[in-house]
Amino acid sequence: ASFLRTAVDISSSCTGVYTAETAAAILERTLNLSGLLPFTVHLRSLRCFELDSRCRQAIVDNHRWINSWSDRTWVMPHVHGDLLLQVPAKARTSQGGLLHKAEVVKTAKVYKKQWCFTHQSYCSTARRSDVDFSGMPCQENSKANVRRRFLDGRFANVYAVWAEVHKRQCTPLVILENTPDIPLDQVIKLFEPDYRAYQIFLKPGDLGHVECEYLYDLYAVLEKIKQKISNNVRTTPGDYLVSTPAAKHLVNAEMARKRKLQHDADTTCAWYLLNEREQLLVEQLDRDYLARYQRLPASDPDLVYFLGDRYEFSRTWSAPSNSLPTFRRNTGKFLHRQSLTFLCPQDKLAALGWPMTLGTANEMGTTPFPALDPHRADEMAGNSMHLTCAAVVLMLGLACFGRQKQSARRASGFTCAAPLRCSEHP
DNA sequence: GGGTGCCTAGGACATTATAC
DNA sequence: GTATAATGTCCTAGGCACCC
Repeated sequence: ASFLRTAVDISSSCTGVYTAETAAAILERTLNLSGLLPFTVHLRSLRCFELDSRCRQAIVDNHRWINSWSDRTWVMPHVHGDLLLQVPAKARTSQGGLLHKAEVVKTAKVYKKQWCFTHQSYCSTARRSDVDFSGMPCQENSKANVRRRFLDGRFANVYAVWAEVHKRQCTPLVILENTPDIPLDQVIKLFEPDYRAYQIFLKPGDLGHVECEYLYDLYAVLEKIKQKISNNVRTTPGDYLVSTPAAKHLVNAEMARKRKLQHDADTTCAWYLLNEREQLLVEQLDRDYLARYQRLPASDPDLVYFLGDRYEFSRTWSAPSNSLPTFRRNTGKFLHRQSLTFLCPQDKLAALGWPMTLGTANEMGTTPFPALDPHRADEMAGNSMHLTCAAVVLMLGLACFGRQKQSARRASGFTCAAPLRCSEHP
């Protein structure tokens, strides 16, 4: 039987502000309401490791939001802090490359308890989950990081501990979300010899797991899903501009405060908030757009400019690809050219697949995601995975793999599959 | 085959704001 | 007055698609 029929407990490290668990809740509700399955899907969040205290607060808030629309009450998982605290200080601070660190962790003690922020006590971390869905740090794997060192970089210890914990617990299915350039051979080395790895690119994507059977062709199922979705849905940047005038005013007011300008409550237009460099950049991009496409920039409802780069250095805009540029970690703003309004964090969350409007929420069986506070919404947008991709990947993993039968396990020992990652911004 | 443009889940560093 | 945090500006470099 596939994990979709049997799996219940989900864990995560570097939670992406609870994206995987949110995806699980939406997936469970959607599948059960569809009436397509002869059984009831029942998923449960067991534990998360989240280093960032602000993200831990977001986990609590998102969990409450899930319970506001779910048919049943989801129990708050154990929320622990730093995953590295699973091993002694000597093991988590070892020097050298990834494989050396993995060797050190391999011989280290793994603690069975860690401080839990949910229960305000030391709770067990020894109980095995059925599925782990983690968004491990990707900065060292990204093309945009010139000095990237991949898995030998500054997060090597985190990867080593993460893999070792799952190997010891024999977590059946381990899903890893990351950038397309992650060196999969090194991930496989971390999990060998017990796991098998499958990598998928879902615009965001790969996947994996343990002690289980491969039931259906992962890639064939994925292809069918992609075809089905792309035949029915095709969005443009304008579709993600979902923020309300109130949300735009909050963003403008915050910008005015930072730049010591008077906030104009009569308009959501952000032109007066731009500094000299940004206004010049808009004019330069306008001229470029007019020359290329022979039409006025303001006539294009899908045109978005990124204001953080100098024109002479790089044009980061939606014009060539008709898709939103990759969101950046610096403070540069995105400007919707037609309305001259800033892209709000709510718009970014919509682009990341979160249900921000009544329409999308109804389709997903939820209520609109509450994210009025620009700071909180920005925090979410900066840390979350693509929600729809996460749900599809989770469904693939749960449907295509299943627990091995007892008799077969005795005969062959151990089979496993491993990770997936997904991502690249849409 | 060579040139050009697009793209990247990012980072360094100087300046300015805020806390103590 | 000093330490620290936040903000703003500028930039890496290589793969890939496209065009000539």
